[in-house]
Amino acid sequence: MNPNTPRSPARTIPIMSTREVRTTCASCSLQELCLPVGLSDPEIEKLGEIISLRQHVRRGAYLYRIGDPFRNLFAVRTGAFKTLDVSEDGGEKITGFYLAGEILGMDAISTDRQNFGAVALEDSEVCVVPFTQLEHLLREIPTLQHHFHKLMSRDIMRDQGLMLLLAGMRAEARLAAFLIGLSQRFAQRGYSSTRFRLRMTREEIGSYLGLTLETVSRLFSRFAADGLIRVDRREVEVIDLKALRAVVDHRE
Amino acid sequence: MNPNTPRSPARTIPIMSTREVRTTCASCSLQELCLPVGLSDPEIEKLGEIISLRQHVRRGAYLYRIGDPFRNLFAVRTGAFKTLDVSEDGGEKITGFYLAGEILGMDAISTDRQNFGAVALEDSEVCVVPFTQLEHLLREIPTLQHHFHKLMSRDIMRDQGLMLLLAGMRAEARLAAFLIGLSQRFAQRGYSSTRFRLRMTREEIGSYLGLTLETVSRLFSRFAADGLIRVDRREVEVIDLKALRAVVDHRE
DNA sequence: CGCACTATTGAGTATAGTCAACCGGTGTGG
DNA sequence: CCACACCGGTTGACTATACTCAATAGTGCG
Repeated sequence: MNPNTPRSPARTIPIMSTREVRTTCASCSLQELCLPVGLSDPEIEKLGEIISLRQHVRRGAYLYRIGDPFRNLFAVRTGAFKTLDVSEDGGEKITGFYLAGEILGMDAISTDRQNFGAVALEDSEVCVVPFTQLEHLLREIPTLQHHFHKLMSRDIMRDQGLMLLLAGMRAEARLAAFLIGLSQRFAQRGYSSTRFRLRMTREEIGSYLGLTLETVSRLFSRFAADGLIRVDRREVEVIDLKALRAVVDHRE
Repeated sequence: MNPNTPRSPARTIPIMSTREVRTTCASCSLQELCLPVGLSDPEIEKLGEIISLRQHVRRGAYLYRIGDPFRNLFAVRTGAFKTLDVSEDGGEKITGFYLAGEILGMDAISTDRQNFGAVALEDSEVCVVPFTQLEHLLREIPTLQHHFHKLMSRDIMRDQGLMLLLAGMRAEARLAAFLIGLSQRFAQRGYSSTRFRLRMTREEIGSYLGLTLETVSRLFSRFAADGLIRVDRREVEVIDLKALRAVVDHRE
């Protein structure tokens, strides 16, 4: 059987809060991670003008669904999202996890429609970035233009990294790489790189990594038994980062 | 052992022809696939002005290597390329195949250096696209800007498709999907979608798909025995496209 | 308080990997 | 010009990794 068809359909809540809040990039704590990187104050002001909407998305609710027309990118402000592909038979496969400061929806530019669904993993908030207006602004602000290209390029890099992981690594190396990656992303956001709470289930991790939830669970147990990490449900503590890296490299 | 560490180092020729030929997008037969899509004649003219260089790359030669500074994108004019990741132990893993009209180097925008190497699979020719000048032009020509964003976005989509394939499909479905994809790409370029010559070895296909060369070889034989394709070394004829699609869908 | 969800663990198995032998075509050097 | 070596490919026998099925337990939401 396919390792990644979840056995139960996702219980996703089809309601999205439409509460809209004026926001501004100028006062956002994620400036350094998000679109405004490297901009001057007046430029950030301009950017803030087109990003005038925030949306709350409750845990389990869709931010967008496959097939929705593409009009906006979404910058995660708080919380976390998963993106997923739904096949005819209803099977879901996770294609990515997104944390605060990361941009959702880049893939939809090429198709004018959403190719994947995006679901909040916890109560979350996103900034709505109208794409046509953004393109207009990119033409006015070269710094922003270049940074945006870097962001898209980084998405490509990230996917290629995952491809290498999926095509070339064994189960334990995949999970180790996943944990290291998460740890780094939390660190960038000012959280501990050694203690964090997973936002996703074993099944979602498995779907993302091309493994079954049982394999993921067993590997967590083995890593813990070997003293690499401590795990209590979704709480993870990295004990021996070096050994974790060695697991990744072992048969890279 | 890792399924994707080639047993022999690539025999790649480190010499790249520096022959430079004036070219112009206006007269290029790949217009409809490449950067000029949707541009007016004067706009194509402007684009042609910044893409003034062609480079020949002989079979087995590097177009660029990991770590090279990023200055240009490369549009494949004729021939085909593979991109590869080289790990410390010298193992190579294929991250992509590129045919005429496709753009190489998008991933390097984010890092200012090449993250992968690019090697010609046959005697090839590329158009050199100076990226800074391209960004300048994108600010002048909104159509080009939007199309460029679509091209980057398509790269993201393509990678995500491969991720889904690697994470969720079994060996036979991976190879079937690979063949269907190649067939479509050849068709877009005006070649037969049912008869074509593979530009890559079984080992390269395996590396790309996360399989061993033996598994790839066995699958070719099985597909042939089942009447889905005919294979003679690198010559492939698709006999039963529908059945091939069924293999992909079977346990998608 | 109970049901549903998430996670853990065990037993058996299938898929794809490893190791190895062999074949044919191509190109090189004696 | 032929012989040989090498590369790419095929096929077989055996094996290991990760999947499937299943039983159980702990949480937490309603």
